[in-house]
Amino acid sequence: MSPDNENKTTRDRLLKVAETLFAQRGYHAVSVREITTAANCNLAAVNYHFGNKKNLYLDVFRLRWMVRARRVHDSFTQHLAKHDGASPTEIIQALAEAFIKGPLADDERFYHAQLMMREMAKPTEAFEMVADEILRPFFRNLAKLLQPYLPEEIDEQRVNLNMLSIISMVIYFNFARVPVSLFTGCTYDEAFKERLIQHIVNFALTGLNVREKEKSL
Amino acid sequence: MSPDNENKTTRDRLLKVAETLFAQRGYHAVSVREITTAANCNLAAVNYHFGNKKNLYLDVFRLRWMVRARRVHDSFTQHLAKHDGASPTEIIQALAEAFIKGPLADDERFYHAQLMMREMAKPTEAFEMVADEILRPFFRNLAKLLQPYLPEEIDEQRVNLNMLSIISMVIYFNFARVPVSLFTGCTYDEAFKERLIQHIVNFALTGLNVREKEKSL
DNA sequence: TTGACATTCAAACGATCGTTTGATACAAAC
DNA sequence: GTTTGTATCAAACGATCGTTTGAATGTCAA
Repeated sequence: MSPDNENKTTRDRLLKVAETLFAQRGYHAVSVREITTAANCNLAAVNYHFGNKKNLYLDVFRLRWMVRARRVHDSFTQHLAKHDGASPTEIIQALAEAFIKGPLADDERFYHAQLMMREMAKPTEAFEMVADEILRPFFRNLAKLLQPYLPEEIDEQRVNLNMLSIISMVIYFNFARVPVSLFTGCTYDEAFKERLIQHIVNFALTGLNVREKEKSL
Repeated sequence: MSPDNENKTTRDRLLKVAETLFAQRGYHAVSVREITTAANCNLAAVNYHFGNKKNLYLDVFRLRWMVRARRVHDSFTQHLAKHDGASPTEIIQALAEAFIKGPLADDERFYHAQLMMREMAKPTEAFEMVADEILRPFFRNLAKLLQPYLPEEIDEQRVNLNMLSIISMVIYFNFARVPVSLFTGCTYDEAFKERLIQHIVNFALTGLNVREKEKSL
């Protein structure tokens, strides 16, 4: 148990410990006994505080994941608010920074992305919740921000695909650290994250074709 | 059990059934009993043919995943061989087609991507194997093909990031079908896959900045 | 026909799973 | 001091897990 856990309630310790374990290894690979041992409490505590294991998993999303996602989203919008009338460059940059550097501690961000990936691969009840409360609003917000800068003839379908491509990058670079480190030879230190942000901005900006260049393909 | 399984050996049926179940729900969420029931054989068959459950999982990668990955890679290179002296457009197009349409049946491709994502999120012994035999060679091959067309001043680091961005898209659009369908409103039919390919080619091509346009950012 | 080998089978193994129980400790309210 | 409610605890529950066993098959060469 980490030192900063000692002064929190059993319930909070369970949520925190459960989140990291679920993120690292998935729902079924983690046992209630392992969670309660790591949280330094009795085995029955999970059922007492959350009813059952599944409900603990859902509460991890309700009480930790979604709260954190809102912090990321807020960081994104506040970053934009500072430079009013944001350009596409600034929008993508704000987005990449919110997700790659952002308001989260490094471990936090990793676990956050891992949990989301697991839900995307095999959605549970948690995904519906997250989709309604976080993903869809964020998606709409981002599309609305970028729409004015996209070529006029572009249809809604292609806007969506562009959003998804950006999102695929920020998510992938967060959650797939092992293959990314393997192929780049880099660890996720501050310098590398800065390079990641610059890359995403560059790649996404030109990919979106927001500048009026001749488009031959 | 699907009809085409009836004339195969118990061993082959186990590999096939285990792959889809592991892909759908992950290693720990699937029991040996469930696998053997679905494969229409006795419970002890897994331990008889593969030693234990973990070895069955590894053999799924050895005997099914890697074989299939080589088929995709071959499809990619053969597609390129037809148009010799491939342009960047043709390279990315061949890559996107190999991964999005490619030589695989639709279910196959989905399970293939799911298995890979699970390994990327939480690597096991299977990942080392796949990284050595498939991922690294493919990564090097792709980088070598595209290198001549990239801006000369680009360093190796940025080449790697560009490769990873392309890969992140093809993987993401394959494995994250639920959120993609949710946000686009599209199912993965032939028309949508064709649109996906075109999008990836467009996005990646301009993102790579392969054409000599003024680069302002 | 016999023996050797490969495969399948029902049954059981010990271990671990999520969950429940009833006792206990400790506080605040009356 | 008693009551009430919250929280934690050790212990046990039945169920399911991965694995093992030994007998029952089928196959084919000797």
